[in-house]
Amino acid sequence: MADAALVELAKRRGFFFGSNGAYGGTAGFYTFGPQGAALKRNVESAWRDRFTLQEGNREIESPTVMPEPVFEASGHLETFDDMLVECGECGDSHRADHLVEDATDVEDAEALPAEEVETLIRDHEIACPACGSPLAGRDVEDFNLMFATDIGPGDGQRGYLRPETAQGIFVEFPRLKEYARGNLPFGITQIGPAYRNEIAPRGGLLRLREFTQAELEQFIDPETDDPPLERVTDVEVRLYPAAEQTKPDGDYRHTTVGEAVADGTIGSPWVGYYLGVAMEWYERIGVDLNRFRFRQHLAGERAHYAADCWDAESEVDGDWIEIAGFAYRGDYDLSKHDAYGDDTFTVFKRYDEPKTVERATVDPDMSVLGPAFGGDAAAVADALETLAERDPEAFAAETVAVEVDGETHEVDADVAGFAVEEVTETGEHITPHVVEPSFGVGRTVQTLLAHAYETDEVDDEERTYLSLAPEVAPRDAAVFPLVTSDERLTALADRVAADLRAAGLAVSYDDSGSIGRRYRRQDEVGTPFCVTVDRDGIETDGAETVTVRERDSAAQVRLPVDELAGELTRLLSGESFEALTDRYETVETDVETN
RNA sequence: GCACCGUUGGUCCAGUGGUAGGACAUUAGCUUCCCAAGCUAAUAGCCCGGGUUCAAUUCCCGGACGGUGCACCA
Repeated sequence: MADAALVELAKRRGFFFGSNGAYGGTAGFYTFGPQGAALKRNVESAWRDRFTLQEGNREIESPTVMPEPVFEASGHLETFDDMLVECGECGDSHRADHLVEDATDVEDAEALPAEEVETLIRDHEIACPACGSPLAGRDVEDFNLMFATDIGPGDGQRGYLRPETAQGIFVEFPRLKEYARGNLPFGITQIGPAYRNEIAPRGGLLRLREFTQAELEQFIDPETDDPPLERVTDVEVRLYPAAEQTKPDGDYRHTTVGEAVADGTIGSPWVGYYLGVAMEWYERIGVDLNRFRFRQHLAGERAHYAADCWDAESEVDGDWIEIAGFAYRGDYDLSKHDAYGDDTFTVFKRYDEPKTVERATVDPDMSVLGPAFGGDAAAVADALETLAERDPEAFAAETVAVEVDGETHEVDADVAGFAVEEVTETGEHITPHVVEPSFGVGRTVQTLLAHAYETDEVDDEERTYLSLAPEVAPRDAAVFPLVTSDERLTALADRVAADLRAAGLAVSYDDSGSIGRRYRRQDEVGTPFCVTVDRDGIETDGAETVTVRERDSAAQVRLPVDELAGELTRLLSGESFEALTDRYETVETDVETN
């Protein structure tokens, strides 16, 4: 999956490596080294800037451990906790609990331990539904993709590590809506780790058991809230709709967000809006747009909560990998937590004008119904109430008839206490819908590295460099004294590095080895600018100067030390190096990059 | 989880039934005024457990980890 040369560089230079090597290693867990952690942090900062700050959203931080009932509500317990048995003959996997339930009178096989299910399979001679081979003796695998843990000592509460950061937002919705003062739409973001006990972690950072998500939960009123689509309407996107994927000669659609929403290719304007925002963001952090697309989920591929879903995918070593998902989750999550949890997961939506409605009500005289119907009295009262809402006219007669358990009961109309009341309603409680852009941070980092990895020749020597966007590069700049034999150079280089650090830049200092070697070290970790202190810079009549070298072109300009921090800051926030060469003296070098 | 292949300094590799060698990198010194230069020296390794053997890094078994394929992937 991951290019061998890149993996080697990542290990050697401190981007990422498999964790716990001293103890044999642990599959599915990676440690980010100094460079990788900085890169990842910068990606997270760029995401926070775009999806939290620029959108006016709010970020929270919730626990990674959550109690079991949360996941009963979210549906994760049911969809994660599958018992699978694999057929030894044809290799098909089947839900062991379903097989047992079908073949026996056991009703809730999922609740049984795997050993008992294995026993049941053997005792009832259950065969593979696909090929008919006996399944006796095959292991029943508990496919619980959530990490379980115990909260508290002894028989404390069972808990799970969250499989997505989203649940931490959903369960706190009753309070979060207060912070939004009850007004839709509003968005809550969270960046943090999520856990899935993957069966087979693979491909470096691509499928991990602990990974970092950056998620936005956008809460909207589906009837009235529209996204600010005009901001991204002209953003060009490469779409791979579901319909094209199923065609033998299916192709991409090159279009704009505005058009794709208008013609229905993208079903939800909100999803379309975030595809546009994401597109611009990916370009900003340095994803190669020729190796990027939005792919719509096929119907059978969608998560249990998703009504429509698009993935952002990047091409890494010839494979398309999912780096973000954009799901329209509807009211699935909030209505489930409303049903399972103690709090209310709705917001009160005020009408433009209060409505006065006539409502038919009943107030049955239970002292009459009780003796008359005995144990059925309460059910009769309920039936009367239902009837009043459905067919108020029925109460105009002398008696009304209601049906309870297939039996018809006659009730005197005046006993029912029927009345029509005028009620003023100022609004209603609605369950917001959720639009969820969900980003995999590690996969984004992997994509940036793969897309930034370049080789060329400098002075006929091959070099490897990472053409990372300055905003996300692990280091902002490196500072070198050209040689260490002159104390004036090392002293000034020390001072320059300290000044840049004081100005908030992440700076490496390196005085070891030849200047060329030091440039290459920085090239390999993607440092965009190298500052070199040379003798020409201090043996001047005027202000001290240093040279600044741009990574990809190896071009240099000479500029005054006093201007350095300001100019570098401008370069890091997006100004082109060419702008610098216009204003300052370029340094003639005979270095050529090819 | 299954199958096949692999695991030797930081990295990439060679090699051996008697505990190992190279390249690159790193560190120190010399040299060095702009792109992996040179010289000298140093640091540093046989994935883990069990078995066979006088002796295992080497052979056998198991495990862990990695790669590839299958399966899985809300």
